[in-house]
Amino acid sequence: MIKLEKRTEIIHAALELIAEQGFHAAPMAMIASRAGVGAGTIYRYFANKDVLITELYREIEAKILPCLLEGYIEKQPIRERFLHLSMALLRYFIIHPLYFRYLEQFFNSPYGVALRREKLLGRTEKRDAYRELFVEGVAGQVIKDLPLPVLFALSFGPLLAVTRDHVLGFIVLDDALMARTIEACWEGLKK
Amino acid sequence: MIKLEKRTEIIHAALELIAEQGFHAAPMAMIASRAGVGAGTIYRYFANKDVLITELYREIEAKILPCLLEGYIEKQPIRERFLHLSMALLRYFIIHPLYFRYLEQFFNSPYGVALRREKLLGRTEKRDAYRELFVEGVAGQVIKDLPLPVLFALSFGPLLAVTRDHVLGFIVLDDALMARTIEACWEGLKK
DNA sequence: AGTTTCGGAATGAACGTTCATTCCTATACC
DNA sequence: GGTATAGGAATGAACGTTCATTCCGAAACT
Repeated sequence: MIKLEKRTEIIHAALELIAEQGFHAAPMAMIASRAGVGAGTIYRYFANKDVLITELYREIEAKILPCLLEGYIEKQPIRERFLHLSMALLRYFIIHPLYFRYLEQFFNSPYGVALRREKLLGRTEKRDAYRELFVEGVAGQVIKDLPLPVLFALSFGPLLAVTRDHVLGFIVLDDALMARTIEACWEGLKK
Repeated sequence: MIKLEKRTEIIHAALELIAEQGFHAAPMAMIASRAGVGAGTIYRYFANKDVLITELYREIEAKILPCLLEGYIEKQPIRERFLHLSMALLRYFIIHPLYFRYLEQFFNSPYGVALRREKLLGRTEKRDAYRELFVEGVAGQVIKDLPLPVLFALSFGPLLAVTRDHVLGFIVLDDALMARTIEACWEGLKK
């Protein structure tokens, strides 16, 4: 339907503007014009700006999760599963830099602070995969016996930082460098 | 002088509001009222909001650097120097959570993006201490031969992440946990 | 010493701008 | 022709900034 066409255009325009320049550079009027749509039209598809922004977040999240778990083998050793998940995560963000930058903007904004709180307490597919990994690894004496948030920090901290550096053009993350970086993370994690 | 009194009040009000709630929650009128000052008075001390925010950033940065280098011994082995710097950094942020949160807001805002670019290319005292450490460590075969941004990511990524988790109340970073976290970072770094 | 004058500091109401949202008209579809 | 959809000008709230005015302590004068 044309309805979905427009909705997609609006979402995509918002994604581009926010990812490239941040929320301050994405007023509704500009989103509308980049989407080739009238300002009022946006409100036929989204109740307000908050809804648009949150919906966009959810769409991105929903696309990432399956990619991470593709080829993921529960039976493999902890180390291999960690390498797999992390490699998939980095590759995904490298292929979709707009998504990465949008997520960064989102989590570092008022929109995302509540969600971050949920993340650490509640659960998400992605975090869950990692969480299970960590819990199992700690129990099996494979991973350091540190609080879960610290294990997350040791993994996601470096991974997101190198992704940012790549997206901003400070380094070039090829498969080899990604693998070496992830391996270094693992060495921090392992017992 | 009374002049400095007011300036200090204004800076402190801005620090509190921005650190606690983000830039969106710190209009000039609110900064003024929290500082116990008229709205126009701010402009006697700062040309505009950008200047106020940047000045506040510089003041914080200037306070941190000396603390990191206190008791820092150039002659010590790389590992010990890394542990020292990192311990000092974490301790500082734990003691001054407002500074930490302000810096986070600052770097994740339009104000800070330009600066971050400078940081990675140019130089700062703090980053320089780490940078020298890394360069020396790579040359001496003590640290993995990875690009500098990756080494920074492996260090600051986890350190800032655990600090954030502590400040947000998800974990309690005591000296023992700090030391274990930093040790884990080092294991990722070392050859 | 008491009174007046003076000047910089402080003030907050007012202004212009920006933005999200609404509303009414024009258009497309059946 | 009647209904649903799109558009973009209109609206009002919020914000950073300005400026005419007030305030206050110190100098100057008697």
